[in-house]
Amino acid sequence: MEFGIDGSTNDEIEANATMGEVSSSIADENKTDDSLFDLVYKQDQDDNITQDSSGGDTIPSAIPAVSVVPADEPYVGQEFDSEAAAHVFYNAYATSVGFIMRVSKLSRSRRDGTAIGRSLVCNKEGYRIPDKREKIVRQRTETRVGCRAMIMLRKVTSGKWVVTKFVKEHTHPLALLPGKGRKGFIYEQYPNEHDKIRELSQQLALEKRRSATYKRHLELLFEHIDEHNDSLSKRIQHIVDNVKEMETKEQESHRSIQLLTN
DNA sequence: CAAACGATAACGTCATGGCC
DNA sequence: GGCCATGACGTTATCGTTTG
Repeated sequence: MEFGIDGSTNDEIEANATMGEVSSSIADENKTDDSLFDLVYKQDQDDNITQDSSGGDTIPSAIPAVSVVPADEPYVGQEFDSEAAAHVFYNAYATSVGFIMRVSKLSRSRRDGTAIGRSLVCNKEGYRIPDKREKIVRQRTETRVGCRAMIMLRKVTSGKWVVTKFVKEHTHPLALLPGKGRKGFIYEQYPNEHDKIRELSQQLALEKRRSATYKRHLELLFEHIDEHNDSLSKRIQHIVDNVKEMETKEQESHRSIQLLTN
């Protein structure tokens, strides 16, 4: 499979699937990244999920360098017209599988300084260096767990970018993503995490319901407060009107008395 | 065979955006 | 506004491979 990006500027990168189905603009501000990826890869992903889950067998732990692989999974030797095309592809793959892509190492030519290599890694790649500062007010959560999942790209003489290394395995559970068949796909990859993911999902659903209930209560409370405010305003206005009326009457009676005495 | 180049890892700096 | 979390990427070192 081969992906291409036409146009030289970052503002107008266009991903073209040479398989012929789809092309889309990354820079289109009305689209999210997800929608872009959905456009480009939806068909492939759906096909793959069906294939993966239909057999019921576990996913092979290691994929040979060149073999029959799902269409949306990177493989060694895969070519892209540009580095950006590879980014788009791997980001879509990451989204579909359930992790976040991070752009990592850039290799430059020592001769002319041009980019000749790039690593795209899982965002949990490597380990965070301990902070040497004395006072840390907020302890940062651990985001690097030494995950080794990545692809390595190298620019070949033809100007294309080729996948030279693909590490599929993650050292951590993948995120649960919505979508047809993905749950099962992830569960098959990580059978030991199945129960925990399900438990956390149930907790999440419970908390969502609870927050929705609280939200409704708050909205009712605000409505009640508004109604009370309106009622109070009307009462105050009524009192003010009455006072004014009384003052007017008092003034009129005062004038009448003055006329009579004169 | 030596120099040039590439691959890889470890570590550090900087920029950016969000939180308090 | 300062601090923090995070990503991007540079620097350096080491080792393997390629090339003249």
